[in-house]
Amino acid sequence: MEKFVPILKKTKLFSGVGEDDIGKMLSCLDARLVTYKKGEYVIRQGERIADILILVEGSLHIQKDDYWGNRSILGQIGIGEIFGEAYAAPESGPVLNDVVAVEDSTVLFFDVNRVLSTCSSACRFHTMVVQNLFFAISEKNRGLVQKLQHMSRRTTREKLLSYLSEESKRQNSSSITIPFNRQQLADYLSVDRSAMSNELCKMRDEGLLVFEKNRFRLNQA
Amino acid sequence: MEKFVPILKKTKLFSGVGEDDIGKMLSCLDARLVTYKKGEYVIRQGERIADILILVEGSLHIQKDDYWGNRSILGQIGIGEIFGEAYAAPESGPVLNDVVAVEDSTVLFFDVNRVLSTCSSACRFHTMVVQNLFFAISEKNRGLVQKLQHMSRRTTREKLLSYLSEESKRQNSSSITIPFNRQQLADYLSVDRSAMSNELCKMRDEGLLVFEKNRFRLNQA
DNA sequence: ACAATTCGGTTGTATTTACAACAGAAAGGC
DNA sequence: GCCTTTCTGTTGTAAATACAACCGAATTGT
Repeated sequence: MEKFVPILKKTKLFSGVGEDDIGKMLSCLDARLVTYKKGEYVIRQGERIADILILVEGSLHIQKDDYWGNRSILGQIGIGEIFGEAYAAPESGPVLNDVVAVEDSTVLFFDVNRVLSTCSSACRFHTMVVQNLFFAISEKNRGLVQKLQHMSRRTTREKLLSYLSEESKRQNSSSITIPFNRQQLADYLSVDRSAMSNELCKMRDEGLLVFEKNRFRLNQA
Repeated sequence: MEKFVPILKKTKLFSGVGEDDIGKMLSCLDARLVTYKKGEYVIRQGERIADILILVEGSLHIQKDDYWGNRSILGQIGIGEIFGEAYAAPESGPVLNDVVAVEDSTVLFFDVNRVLSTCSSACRFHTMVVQNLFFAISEKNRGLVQKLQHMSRRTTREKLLSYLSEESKRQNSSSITIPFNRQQLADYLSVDRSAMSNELCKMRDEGLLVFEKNRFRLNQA
């Protein structure tokens, strides 16, 4: 387990904690290492978990099969990412997604109660880990709210305006650079790429904005 | 401030903590009471906050004005609800929404650092409050992910199937009762009510499901 | 320099949606 | 019982979207 300490040091959960202290905390947090072969399930929809998980090796997919058997990929989990934390609460109910290894993977399980209950003074940084956990889930939360705002708009144009004007506010400038290419932006907003491209050009022709690659400038109406 | 202790006792943050202990914790958590007249801003877009807020009197709206001045109401905050917690992290950046009092309101501010840093032994239930906070934001998170899954579907039919099949799994039955009427369901899924109603009837005619009011039964294909 | 790949824009069509307007059923108040 | 309001379903039309197919430009790898 100790060989993963350098990876853990880079995670959001252990941000600010030294490698020596991480090593000491592993037993305190009841850390368990589990390996999965490609294709195996880390979490199955319907399960109940009381752990916070960190991927330390490999790659995972969050996916969902609906009542009629259609599968959709909701996201990917990379090395160092925290997951499962939203279902660690006792009243959370069962997990609603499957988490599957897309290559041979290794996952570290932490008992959520051990994490949340500050223990003996041996863990100097326990309080910091609790804060880190809170901040990490807060960050997820903010991202979800943002995306929800854009996606709740009805038309492609409105979704674009919602996203671009928010980015403009966030970057505090009418000239912004976005972290997506066209396909990624379309996926992010859940619209068709070509339709979105079409709409962007219409908006440019109407003078709402100008763009070049992933740089945009918004114009006042 | 003490007159709000009975209200606080019912909140998710202080769940499981007695009134006497809540009273003692208020100073420990650096609680501050602020009143707002109808129309005043509790939080302005662009501000940075380092507090967790609880509404103890009145009613608030979360709203957003985009770059071109269009306003949209994102949600309502009722008495006892926690808010602001997602922006309490130091690296969270500025708040992206306005929070406005829609009637005369009273808000309790808690310093997030006091909440997250377990204090002296005087606060027996401090650990419990930290857990409650974590569970509360987890719950918000789960709701957001669920909604996002439904909204990311392209057609009204797919959104309905996504929502209904998830409810079916959650209620562990093919016969489910939903907490929405038609208009609320349409708002939840961000679609047009009449179009959704139309689509529901088509699905019924095709034998996918049957419904009466807010009760639905899904059929295997 | 060249080939292969990715990326972004354009177009046409079938599908789907939003919107408005309307009507019957159900629920609630008096 | 009667009126009013809310809820739900229906229809038609204009608008927007998804999808597929295509093309040229830019990028990448060799």
